[in-house]
Amino acid sequence: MKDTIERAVTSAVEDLTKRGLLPPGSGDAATVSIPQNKEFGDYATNIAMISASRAKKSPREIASLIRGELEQRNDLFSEVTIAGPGFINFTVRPELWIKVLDDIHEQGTAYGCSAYGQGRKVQVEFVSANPTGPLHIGHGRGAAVGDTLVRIMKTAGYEVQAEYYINDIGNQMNLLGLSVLSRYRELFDQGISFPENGYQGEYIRTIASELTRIHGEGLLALDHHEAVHVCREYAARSILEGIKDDLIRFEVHFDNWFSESSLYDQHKVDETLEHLKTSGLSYENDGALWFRTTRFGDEKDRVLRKQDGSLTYFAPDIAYHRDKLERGFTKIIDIWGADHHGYVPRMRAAIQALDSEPESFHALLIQLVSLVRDGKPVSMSTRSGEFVTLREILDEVGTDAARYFFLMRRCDSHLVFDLDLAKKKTEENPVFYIQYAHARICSILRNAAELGLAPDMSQVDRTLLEQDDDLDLIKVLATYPDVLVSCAADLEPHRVAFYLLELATEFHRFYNKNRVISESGPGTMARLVLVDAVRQVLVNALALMGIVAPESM
RNA sequence: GCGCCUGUAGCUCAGUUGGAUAGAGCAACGGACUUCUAAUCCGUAGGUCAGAGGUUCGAAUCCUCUCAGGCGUGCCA
Repeated sequence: MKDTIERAVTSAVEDLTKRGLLPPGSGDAATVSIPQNKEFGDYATNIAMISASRAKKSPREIASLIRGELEQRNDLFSEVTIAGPGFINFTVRPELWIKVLDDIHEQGTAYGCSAYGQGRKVQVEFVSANPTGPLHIGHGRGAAVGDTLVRIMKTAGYEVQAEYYINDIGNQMNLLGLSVLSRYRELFDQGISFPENGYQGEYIRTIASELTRIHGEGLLALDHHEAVHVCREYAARSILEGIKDDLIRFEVHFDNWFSESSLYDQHKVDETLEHLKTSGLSYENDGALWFRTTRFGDEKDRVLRKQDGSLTYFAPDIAYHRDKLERGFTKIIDIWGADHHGYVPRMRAAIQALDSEPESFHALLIQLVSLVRDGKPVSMSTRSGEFVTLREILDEVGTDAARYFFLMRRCDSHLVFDLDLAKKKTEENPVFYIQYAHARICSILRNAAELGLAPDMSQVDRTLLEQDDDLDLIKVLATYPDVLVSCAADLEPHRVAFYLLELATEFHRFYNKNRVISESGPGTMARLVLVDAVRQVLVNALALMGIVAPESM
C-alpha cells in the first residue's frame, strides 16, 4: 500500500516538474509515512517541506500544487489535505484497503515477500562459535538474530546463504586437547597439571570419561603429543555434534559449514598474504609481518605473522573474507558478539584491501544477554566455565519463548532475559499473547467449519468490511510487507517481534468488540475472511521468527 | 588517555534514517464474563527523551561539550 502512495506522489511531482512548476529533483529525499495521529489520515508525505528551499516557494504553496494533482486520484484517495507546516495527508479509499485481503488470500504464505533485494547475493555468517565448548546464551541470541535475518532477507528478494565458520585449528584447539587429556589422566590418578587458561567446564570431564569408554587406559601409553591429538580431535567432533544438535533444536539452519583449516589446505591463507604483499599493503617490522590497515582508516597497523612465525587470528580471517568475496556475495554480513567491536575497522580495512567497497561489509554486533530469575540476576562467568548454556535455556523455557525473547530487542541493546516471564502462560508473556491470538482464530474457524462455513473471499460482500474496526485491523495487515522491507534494509529483525505484538493486540481488540460468527447476515463470511487473513499473517511472521503457530492452546 | 555502544514513563524497551500533541508491553489504579478460548478487552494515571549549548521552518534523532553505565584499546581467539 505504501508503495502505491509513493508512486502516486512521485508521479504527481514529476508531472509538476514537467510543467515547470517545480524544479527537477524535488522528490528526492522525501518520504511517505504513517502519521502517529490517526486524525491526520492513513499516510502523509513531507515532500512540500523538503523541496521548499529549492523551489523557492513556501511549503504550503507546494503542498497545494501537489494536492491539486493528487485530488484527481479519486481511485486512491477519499481525501487529501494539507496540515501543519506543510504535510500532505492522505485518506485511502476503503475499497483499496479491502483489496489487501485479496492479496493475503491469493499469496498465502508468500504474503509479505517483495523484490526489494533484486536477487542480490548475500551471506550471513553467524554463531561461528569455536568447537571448544557448548553454545551459551550469548550464542543463542546471535543464532536467533542471524537465522531470522536470513529468513527475512529471503522474503525481501535476496539470495541468501547462512554460514557457520568453524575455528577448527589454532591454539584454542590444542588447549582443548590438553584440557581433555588432563581430565582423562585424572580419572586414572595420573593427573598432569591442568593447563593455564584451560577449559574448565564440566563437559570436558564428560568427554574425558567418554574417551575412557572408547580407549580404556590406552591413551596413557601414547606419547604426549599423540595423546593430545587424539583428545583434541575427539573433543572437537563431539562438541561440534552437540552444537549442531542444539541448533537444530533451536530451529536454526545453516546452508554451509566452513572450516578454517580448509583455508590452509587450499593455500588460501598464503595466497592472501601474497596478495597483500604485492599490493604493497604489508611490511616486515620487529620480526613480524604487518598489514597497513591504517591506510583504510584503522587506528594502527595490525600484525599478520607474529615474531615466533605463527599467524594471528586475523590472517586466516582475511583469507576467509577474501573467499566470501570470491564466491560472489555483494553483501557480507558478519554477526559478532559486541565485545569484538574493536575488530570491525580492521576487517573493513581488509575488505577494502581486497578491492571491495567497504559498504559491502556489515558487522552486526550482538550485545550481552543477562538472565534474571526470581527478579534477581543469574551470575555467569565464562572464565570459570559457569556459563548458562543454550541447551539449559531451551530445556527451561522452550524454543518458541527463547527465540522471541532473543529477538525482542535491538541487537545493540543489552537484553535482560527474564526466565520466569518466558515461562508464564499469561498476557504478560508476549510469546503467549501472540500465539494465543493465532489459536483463538483457529478456534473460530473450527466453529465455523462445524456450521459448514469456510472463509471464501469470492463470497464476501465487501462493503460489510468498511467499519472502523475492520479497517483498523486491515491497516495493520497492510503494513506487514513494509515492515519486512525495513527489517531487511536496516538489518533489524527485532521489528518483526514488535509487529507481531501489534497485530495480536489489534486482533484481540477486534475479537472483544466484534462477534465473528453471528447467526444472521452475510457479515459472518466477511469477518471469517478477515480473521483468516490475520491468521495467515500471524503464521507468516511467526515462521520468520522460527516460532510455532499453535492451532489450539 | 583514546575509541565504540548505551542512557526515552516505576520496570523492560520501540521510535520507519530530521517531522505534527514522544509510543508499546508489563507493573499500578478503576471497570467489562448469559459471549466464537476472560490465557482477553476497555479506561485512568504515568515524561525536563541523562544534562548544557549549537545547526533549521522543525531535533529523542545531526554536531560539540559534560555526566553515568557497559565494552574495546593483544604479536589472544
